[in-house]
This record gives sequence, structure tokens and C-alpha cells, in this order.
Amino acid sequence: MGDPEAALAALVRQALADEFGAEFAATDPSIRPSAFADFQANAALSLSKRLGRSPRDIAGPVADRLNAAPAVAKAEVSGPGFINITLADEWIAEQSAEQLADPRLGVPFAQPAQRMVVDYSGPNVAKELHAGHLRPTVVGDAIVRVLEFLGHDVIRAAHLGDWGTPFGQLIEHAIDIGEQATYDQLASGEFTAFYQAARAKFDSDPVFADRSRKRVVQLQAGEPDTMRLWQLLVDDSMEYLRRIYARLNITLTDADMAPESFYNPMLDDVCDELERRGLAVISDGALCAFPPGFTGRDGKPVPLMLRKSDGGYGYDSTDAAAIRYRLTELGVTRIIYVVGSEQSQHLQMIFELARQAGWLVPPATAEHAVIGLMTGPGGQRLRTRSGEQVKLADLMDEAVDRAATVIADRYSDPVQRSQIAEAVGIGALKYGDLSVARDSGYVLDFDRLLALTGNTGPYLQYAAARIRSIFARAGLDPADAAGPIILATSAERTLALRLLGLGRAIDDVAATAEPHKLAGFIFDAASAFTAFYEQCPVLTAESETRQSRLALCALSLRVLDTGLRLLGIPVPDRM
RNA sequence: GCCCCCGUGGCCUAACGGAUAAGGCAGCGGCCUUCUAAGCCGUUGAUUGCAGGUUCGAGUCCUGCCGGGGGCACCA
Repeated sequence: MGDPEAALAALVRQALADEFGAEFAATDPSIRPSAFADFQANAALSLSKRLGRSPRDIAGPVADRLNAAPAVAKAEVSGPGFINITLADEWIAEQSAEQLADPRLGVPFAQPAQRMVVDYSGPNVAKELHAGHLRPTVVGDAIVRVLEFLGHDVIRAAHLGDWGTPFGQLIEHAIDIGEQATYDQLASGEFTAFYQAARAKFDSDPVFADRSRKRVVQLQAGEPDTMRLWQLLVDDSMEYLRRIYARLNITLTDADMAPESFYNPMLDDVCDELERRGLAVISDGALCAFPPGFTGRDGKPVPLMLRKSDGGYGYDSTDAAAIRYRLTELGVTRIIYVVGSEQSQHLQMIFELARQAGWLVPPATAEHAVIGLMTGPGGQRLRTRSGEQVKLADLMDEAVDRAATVIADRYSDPVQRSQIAEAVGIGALKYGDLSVARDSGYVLDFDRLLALTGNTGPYLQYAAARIRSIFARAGLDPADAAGPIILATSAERTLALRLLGLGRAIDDVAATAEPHKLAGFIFDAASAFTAFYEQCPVLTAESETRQSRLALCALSLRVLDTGLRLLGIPVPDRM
């Protein structure tokens, strides 16, 4: 049991049970970090009414029992009934040595493992990823990595927009300019020109517009030649997406695409099922479901538009099919939609429909991991059509350029320089979005996203690089470091205790789908290491101290490295 | 009009109902002949939008108000 909070929780529960009866073994011991000790247990305050005693009278005997535990150096009642707990140095040292020896750094697998879907990134065929895609992409990927680390069976799902009326124009435009030119533009990510050219012709050329409309019909009908051209657009776009995901260190692959077209064959059946069950009715010519609890203007219920009056399908249809498929075919018990806040009502309606239809049955859950809306510098919304759209690729280039400027004079080898600039720039960019609560709205601000000092990706990478540097200087391999660990100074003790919180941080992320909790932990861990680094010489220390400090360094490195990798942040060997 | 989200030092943010609200940036003052100064140490700066309420205890929960954002029928 390496996690101090879990260990203390068990001790307090045991003390409560021993003191007041077995029924108190399940009480929430309310262990919290404390400014006055390592932790505080607040259970006595909330138990006061139930036990009919003053909090201090409850806390006293519990503290006495805690003081008898080897892990506890001191437990004392404070204030209205807080129990301030200081852990024994020897206990922390033992746990740290165990953590270092454990391939999983003391983080147990989740029990039981679940099968889950994480829906994120939201790419589109023939549209480039823009700055607004950054957050849902990096946050979703971090969530996936954390869940997989805990042993869950995670199905990545990027809801690829590859279907719909625009594809008529796009296919006709591809025919006009030829397949080679189409490939050249799309695979390189030059979507805007391609899209706008198609749009311009559609608006100005009646013949082209007519061809486009007919092409849509052919696409819906699955006409072979049309399908071949459509597939061409998809394949070319995928080449672009593969490249940008690879550069961003995102784990999505072709197999993880959950394209709208994939659900197309299921839409009729979904509509039939819902209509048969009386959950969908014809309204104004369209097949609609009206999940309860959603009213719009004029107090009318808000529909999910399952089939439009013209017989076509929209995203309500696809999402209904997707949630049914995931719950009933894939058999997942948790679905996490990492999607913008503006889709909140839509998703709540889809969830409600899924409950009504009996697809979403407890203990299975569906949740919306809200991504805050990104706005432009003026605070206005960045609309898809507007020219002020910032390309994600440009943002990445800028990030790497800024990093390169900072390190320009530090490395003579240009290859090494560009590799480090890449890791630092991309790391800074990603960490900027991973370090804040994902649901906070924010203004697109290059300086914020690309900062290189303070609580940033590079700070964490730098801490890791400095640790590697110590081992490099000593000619040692961090993998060979081992206990015992001696906690002689407060910096060493603080660092060791902090590192033991890794499992707690990871569990928090898994429970809440909020990666910024892991980011906060890593920053605290890196800060604790840096304080240690300033105060505790490693290589010049005497034998036992030196060995212990090397062990602490190795442990710090592995915790930082693990945390950064779970966030999807590259960790360069040196900086 | 109805529904949802958000208001925390000059700026950006954190805080699982717990004590004196925690960091980063910017500002000010220090620290490189000693393991990488992308760093460290110190310091200035907040009655957490306003008013009530619940609670032993509220930035956190409830109600109202003010301010900002989003959503509300065939776009996704």
C-alpha cells in the first residue's frame, strides 16, 4: 500500500471501527492534505451528530490509536476536531524504496477493468484541424492513456466527419482538378483552398451546383464510381491526419476513426427501433424523438432529428446510432465524449434517449467531458467559415519556432537542436491545454499556449533532463538505482512524500476525466525535485547518502517520465 | 422567453464541504569558479461578482440579482 492517503484512510477507518463499532469501518475518513502536518483526517467533525459527542471527544481516542501505528509519527487533535497526522520518516522511506522497485511505481491496476469508449478529437475529411481542435484532441488522448495505464480496455473513437451534402461539391471539384492535384492538396493539409474553390464554384456555377447535388444522391446510393472518389478524399485526408497526429504525439490511428459513414448502414434500423418503441414520432414531416426535460423557445419540446423531412440523416441520427452500437454491440460500460461545451444539450438528449431505449442501463454510464469554448482575441467565437481561423499546424510550427529561438545558442548539432525544439515546442503547446480544467472557456492566446517558463511543459521536461544529466555525469544508469532511501533533510522527505501521490493523481484523472489533476501533480513533483536539487548535492555526497539520493533521483525521473507520457508530452533526454 | 456553464490579486489559473484561499506570469530584491539559471530563494499584491440561506464549517451546496458565454427544428 504505497499511497499515503489510502494507507491513512485504512488506518482511520480501522481506528473508528475499533473505537466505536464495526459499522463505522465504512465511514469516509476524509483524509486531506494539511498545511499543519502531512495530512489531516476530518472524520470526527462529520461524525459528531451521529455519535452524539463533540468532535474533539471523537478525535482524541482515534488519534491515540493512530499514534500506535508504525506508519504514524504523530497524530494530534487540533482546532474544532481535526486530526493532524505526520507520517513516520522510516515509513515514507520504505514506501519510496518499494515504489522504486515496482515497475508500476506503486500504482495498482483498476479492479475491475472496464471496457470503455473515449470519443475525441472530432476531425473532418477535407477540413484541416484548427486551433480549437487542440484541446479536445490532447485532453482525450491523455484520458485514454491514463485509463489504459490502469488496465482498462479503451476503444479510441475519433468521430470523423466524412459524410453529408458538402461531399457532392468536393467530389465534383476533385474530378475537375484531377486526382493527382487533389492528393497534392489534401494530403498536405491545404484544405482551405480546396474547400473554398469547391464552394466558390458551387455558388457561382449553376452547372457545377447541379452536378454536385446529383453527386450527393449517388453518394447516398453507394454508386461505385462515386464511392471510389469519395474514398479518395477520405484517404488523402487521412494521410494528413496521420501526419499531424504523429507530430502531436497523439495515439489515434486509422483503426480508431469512427466515421459517420460507418454508422450509415445502421440509421434506418435505429429509426425503426425507436419508432417501434414509440420513442420517435413524425413531426413536421421529420422523424423526431423528444426526450423529456428539454424545452426550447415557446416552451416547445426540443427534438432529436432522427430523419429529416427530406429523408436524409443528420448528426442526431449518427450519434443515436453510435451510442446504440457502442453499448449494445461493443458492450462498453463507460463512454466518455470529449466534446465542446456547445454540444452539452445535444449530448444530454442523446444520453436520455439511450436510457429510454434501454441501451444505456446502469451500471453503464455515458458522460460528457466538457471542453470549454475557445474564442478569438476579441472574445468572439471562432467560426468555421471565418478567415481568422488559426490552423493547428501553424500553431505547432510557431511553438517549435519559439522553442528553437530559445535554444539556438545551446546546441551546436543542428539535428539535436531541432529534435529538442520539437519536443519542447510541442510539449509546451500540449501542456498549456492539459494544465487547466478542460471545461474552462479561454481566449486563444499564443503567449499563454507557448510559454516556456513557469508552470509549463518545458519546466517539467527540464527537471527530467537535469536528473538524466546527473546519471550521465556519474556514468550510471537510472535503472540500476535502488534503495534504501534515507530521508535526512526536509527537501528529501517532501520529495519522497510527494512522489508517493502518483497513484492518487492517476485515479483522480480516471474518475473525473480531468487530466489537469495529473498535470498539477507532476508540477508539484517537479517543484519538489527542483527544491531537492538545489539543496541536496547528489554526486558529491558520502556513500550512503549518495546512494539514497541517486535512488530518489531515479524515482523522481520515473515518476516525471510516467506522468508526462500519460499526458502525451514528449520527454527529451537532454535540454 | 426557457435551459446549461462560468465570474478567484494587474493577467492566467488551482483548491476531492474543512483551519490563515495555493501556484504561475508580470513587478520588486537577491543567487551561476560547486550535479543544466528553461532554474532557485525572498517579497508586494484577494473581504473568491453582489445579497441572502443551509451547515459546527461555504470559493465549493441552495435561492435571487448583476455580468459574460453557450444552446433551443431539419447545419455539424
